[in-house]
Amino acid sequence: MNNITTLLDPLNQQQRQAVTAPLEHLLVLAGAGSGKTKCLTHRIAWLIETNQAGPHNILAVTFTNKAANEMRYRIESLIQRPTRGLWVGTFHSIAHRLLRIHWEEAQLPQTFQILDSDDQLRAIKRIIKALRLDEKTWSPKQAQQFINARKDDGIRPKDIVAEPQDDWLVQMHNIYQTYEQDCQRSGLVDFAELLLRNYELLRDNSTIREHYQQRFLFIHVDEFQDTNTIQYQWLRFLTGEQGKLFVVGDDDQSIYGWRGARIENIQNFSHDFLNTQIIRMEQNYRSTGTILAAANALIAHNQGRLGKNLWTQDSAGDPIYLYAAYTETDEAQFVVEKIQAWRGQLKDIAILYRTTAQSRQFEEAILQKGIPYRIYGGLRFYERLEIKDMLAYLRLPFHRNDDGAFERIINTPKRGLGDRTVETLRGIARQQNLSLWQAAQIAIDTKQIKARASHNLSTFLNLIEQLAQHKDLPLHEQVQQTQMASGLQPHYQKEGKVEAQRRLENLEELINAARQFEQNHQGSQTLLADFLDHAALEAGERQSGRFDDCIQLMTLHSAKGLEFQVVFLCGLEEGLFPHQNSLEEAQLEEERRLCYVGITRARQRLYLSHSESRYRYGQRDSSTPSRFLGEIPPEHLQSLRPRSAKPLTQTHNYQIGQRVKHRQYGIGTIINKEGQGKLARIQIQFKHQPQWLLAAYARLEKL
DNA sequence: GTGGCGTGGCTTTTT
DNA sequence: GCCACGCCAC
Repeated sequence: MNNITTLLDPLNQQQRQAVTAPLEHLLVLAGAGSGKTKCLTHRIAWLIETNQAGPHNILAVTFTNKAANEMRYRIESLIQRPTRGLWVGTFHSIAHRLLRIHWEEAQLPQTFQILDSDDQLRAIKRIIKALRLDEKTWSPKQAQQFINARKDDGIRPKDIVAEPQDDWLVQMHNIYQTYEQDCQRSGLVDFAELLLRNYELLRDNSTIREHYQQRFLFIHVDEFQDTNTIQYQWLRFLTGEQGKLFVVGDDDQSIYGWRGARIENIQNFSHDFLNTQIIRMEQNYRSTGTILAAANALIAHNQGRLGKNLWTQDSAGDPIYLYAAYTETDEAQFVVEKIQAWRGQLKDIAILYRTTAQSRQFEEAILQKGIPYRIYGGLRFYERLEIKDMLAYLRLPFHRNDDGAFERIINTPKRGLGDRTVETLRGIARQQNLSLWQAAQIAIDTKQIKARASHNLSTFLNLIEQLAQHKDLPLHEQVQQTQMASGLQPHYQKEGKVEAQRRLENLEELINAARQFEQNHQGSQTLLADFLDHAALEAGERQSGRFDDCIQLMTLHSAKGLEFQVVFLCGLEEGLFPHQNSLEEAQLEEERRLCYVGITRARQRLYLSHSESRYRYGQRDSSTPSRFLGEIPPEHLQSLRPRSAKPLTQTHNYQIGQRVKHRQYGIGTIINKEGQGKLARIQIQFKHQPQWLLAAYARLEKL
């Protein structure tokens, strides 16, 4: 009993209500910083501690490995024992786990391999080539998006009806179909396929479905607003008639619509799952009153919300500072100055921006001052070139028909097997519907390639045969041996450049990762296969920070779920944020949610900035402040004047119909005026097209 | 097989 | 303006 008190004591009234809610479906609308993870983990611990559920009756699903790991750790701390039988994982890892168990019913080979996005793109490229389509017209990236979007919606090639005159759809369909056949033939499963296959498995197999429905009586979902169609349907099957869903999410933080997330899933939840109780957690433990007021006011501009208003017991705090920069360099300069004036830890500061490209100006400015920083983004450990090559060397000996792995390493390091040879092999493979491995053997036997290449090819095939003999070594030794024998390590050693040195370090790190994995998975009969799955499903850390205490630079998307004492939200300009490509109503609302996410990352102090002009695609363009700035009540904002030059003219000096001269655009007429004061904008019809300009800084000459 | 040049595209990202 | 990629020439 004592334990239950400890479980419930740290909770506020809404949190406690959610944690101890009756065993029915529950939708927790958890605002930013309201204790979402706490709510989930305490609910699960509460179910166990009150003996209402055994751990093996509980399933908890997240989107990221990070969230899954944290949840497991926190549950274990709460119940003070390992969570045996309790499944906690990402949608993908749980789907993968089920497919490994039920591979046969899912019509997969037992040894199916996971294809990451990069592998998938390469596979699609191969197919487009094989279909003799022009890569410019039929871009592999577009095809990849097409395929994944269909899969996210549960659409198979056979479900697509393409009218013959719809050339685009006909070809996309064609590529999708070929891709699906190829994957099936070689036993490859991409990320979207993991979910779709799983959904179909439950849909088509009542024995399996009922088994898991009876087992997982309590299903918990984190970040529910990010679920896509197939994840939602999968949850419906898994829940069945008896299961109870406990979902936590925030429709106002749905920012992944562009990759298939359906905000409707949270909006319609109580229609699809009857007797759903809805609990709102609106008390915020993160930000000042002012920051919350700004966030609330901004998000109120969205339609069709489930509705929520964040509040705090804390004080209003500082105003939100607004800086109107002249240029992106000026903007970065401003941020750096404020950082230098900060007396706390650097890791409490985040610079957030809409697009990755914006990071450079900040990086340069920070670098100049020698302030330690860390940029999120970039390649993850298992995505690195040399690591992927190595993984291919580990895979091919045991999956000879894996064309992706074959193509990746046939000439890495260089061994005289260039495009000509590979093209010949592809031709043979295509003609006889074989894998490249099989084609290679035929090519040698039938002397379809020249003597030298043939000799090199035999050497390569022998190498792979030889690598297969390492299978009984401990995993890390197997990795080590393969690195040497493949020639990859000696290759980088010979090169001796700084770049090569880094790659060598990464290869070394892979051996460590293998050793670690061995220790964590003792007794597994399929260690190498498990390791390869792990590499695909958990891409590992991004570029590791060399410093513990450093400024955090990241896109708004990567900032979700994090919090900082000080946040700089930069580039608040029309066309950049909201982004040019997101000006349609539905997308605009997602941009606004993104802005809401950004604002609510700040605990204590928030700086907003925009620039009067900005380099875009090699041109300096003038830009107007983001409409989102106008949606924040001015009383919460405090403008900081730019340090150099003063505004040349006051807004109220301009009249509609007035003729003006701009140093860049020439002579024009004012046709529109919007807003007041510093953020006011005027629209001017110049010779070619109308331009919106920030009135205060437009540097216009009256005529 | 490699390096150099030209062209296109250019929002966000996890698994 | 910058980068990535494809093609072509050596």
